[in-house]
Amino acid sequence: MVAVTAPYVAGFLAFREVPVLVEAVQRLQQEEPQLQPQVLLVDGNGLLHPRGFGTACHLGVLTDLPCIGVAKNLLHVDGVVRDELHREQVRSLQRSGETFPLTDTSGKVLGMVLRSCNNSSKPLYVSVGHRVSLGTAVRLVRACCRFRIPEPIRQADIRSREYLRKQPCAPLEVLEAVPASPESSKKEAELED
DNA sequence: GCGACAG
DNA sequence: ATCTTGTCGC
Repeated sequence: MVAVTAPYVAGFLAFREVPVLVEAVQRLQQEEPQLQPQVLLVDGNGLLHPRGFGTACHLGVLTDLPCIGVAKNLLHVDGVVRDELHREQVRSLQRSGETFPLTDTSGKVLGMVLRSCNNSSKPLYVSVGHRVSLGTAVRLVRACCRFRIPEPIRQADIRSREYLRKQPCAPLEVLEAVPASPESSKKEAELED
């Protein structure tokens, strides 16, 4: 059982999810030494990030494992916007494996937009996390795609959701430990008046 | 000033 | 992310 308390805030995903991910990697290393990953596909971004250091970078540094950022949606980064030009470039990706780069205002490549399979026109946003080149990252992600979402991430999604389905409720003491949001505090105050 | 912005 | 009703295609 793990508990996540930090809220989701775009640009700060790592502060919410990395602690649990590090824990999972360490448990794998302790309990399954015969199954050591050579690279991690991270559900989120690496260098494609407002401060150039997304979840895949955090996890890579803390585990010293090669990490690849794989986002299903484009995070807002200065110089990288999903305007009409972006949508047009996405439409130009006709076949699985086709890509185009995402560049910041200075011309530096932050990541690649990848059409991961022929069936889906919605691309993936691949970026370097740690100890891997962008070219290798794109090739690996592409090679993992039976469907749009790379199989390791897809399986993690499916299996974690199945787990949550069987463990629907968090322990009461955990819920009580979570501070009330300003919004809910306001509602509670109104009720008590 | 407001909205947009990984999961 | 989550919820939800229906639809299209292999």
